[in-house]
Amino acid sequence: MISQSATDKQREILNAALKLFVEHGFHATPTSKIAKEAGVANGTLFHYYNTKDELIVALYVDIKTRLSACMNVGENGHLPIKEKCKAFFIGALNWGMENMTEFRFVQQFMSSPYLLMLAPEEIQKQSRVAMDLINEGIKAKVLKKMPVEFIHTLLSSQLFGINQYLMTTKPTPAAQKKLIEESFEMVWGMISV
Amino acid sequence: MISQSATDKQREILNAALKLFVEHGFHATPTSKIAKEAGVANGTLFHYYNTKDELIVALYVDIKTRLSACMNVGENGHLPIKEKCKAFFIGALNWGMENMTEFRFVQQFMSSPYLLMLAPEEIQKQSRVAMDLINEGIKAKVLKKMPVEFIHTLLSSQLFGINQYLMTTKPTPAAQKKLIEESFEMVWGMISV
DNA sequence: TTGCAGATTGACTAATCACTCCACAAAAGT
DNA sequence: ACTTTTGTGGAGTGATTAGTCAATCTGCAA
Repeated sequence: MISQSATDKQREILNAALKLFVEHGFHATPTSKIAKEAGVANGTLFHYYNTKDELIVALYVDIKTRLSACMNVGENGHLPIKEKCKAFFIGALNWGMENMTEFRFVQQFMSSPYLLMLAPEEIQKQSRVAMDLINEGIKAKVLKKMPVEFIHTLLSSQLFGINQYLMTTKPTPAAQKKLIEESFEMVWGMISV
Repeated sequence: MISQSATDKQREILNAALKLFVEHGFHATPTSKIAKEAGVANGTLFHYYNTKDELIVALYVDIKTRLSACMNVGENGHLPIKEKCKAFFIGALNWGMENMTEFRFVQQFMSSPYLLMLAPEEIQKQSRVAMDLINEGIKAKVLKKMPVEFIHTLLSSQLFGINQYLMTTKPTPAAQKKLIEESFEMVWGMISV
């Protein structure tokens, strides 16, 4: 029932929804098409998600959870702050490149009115780790003394931008790696003292 | 007939559409509600725009045109490149703050499948001025020698990010001005040699 | 075997929506 | 004055959609 132990069918529904939402937008994809793409009856969809909106929000939370899970693997509490930031930055970038559809969905969701359906605490939870890291950097006087929220926004938007660039230009893996490294150094130069 | 000499009613329709699209999203705002909000009959809307999609795209082009018109006022071809960039950057930022709804709409539009409905040349035209400026900067060895597209993406995403931050935190005008100035210096440090 | 709870189905419905159509009004032209 | 073009209105329409429901299926515990 809870998304943590998602059924096969539930996964199929989420996958189908993700694909179609990114392709056609939220409202332009009927629930019937989602069900068909998932190989599931119409009613089954509504057995798991009471409304279409609920499905959309659930999909967002699911993706964010998968991203977070992917980011926490490297337990690198001992590294210097810059390295921790770098791991975070590059990790997020790589995840975005390996999950382009998910990335596009998040972008679409975040600049849509659906964002308001998310509980504020849920939004906060997503960026908690990054915020802590930035706070640590500021306290250690490694990062510029500016509002944490501001630095976080700069970092996030930069991640979005670079990802978008990589998605549209599709460089070779080698060129991509180089560009990502360079990007981080540029961004780091911007936010560090 | 052409949007350059928009009728009163046409303007009302665009204004109403803008407001409702930002509030509820594209598909969640019926054309009937747009007409009502504009104080116009249902049929009148379809007299000016054959389809809802056409209206959406027209609205995007209209906003982009207004932004461009606002950016070209300062004929500052004689200034050093940094100052030209700064004027551009700060101009865009101020426009965004004075036209939050328009800004939100553009953001929503750009991360939606509607973007594909725009002719590629139309997209290119919008960023032409910025691209020329960046090219000039690279040739003069003032900016880092990197793909123009990449620098442009970095700048754009930064603009989006800062705007978003300002919109959510709503600082005092003085604090806002200071933050904008600082932001530019940070970004400039990132992209200049 | 029996019984039961949750899963699954797909036909069905009430509502909604994009868009049409035609009547009429206001300019614009002649 | 009169014809044409253009703008405006709003009821109407066919298609589509989110969500329902009663029936069937599945696995499992007693």
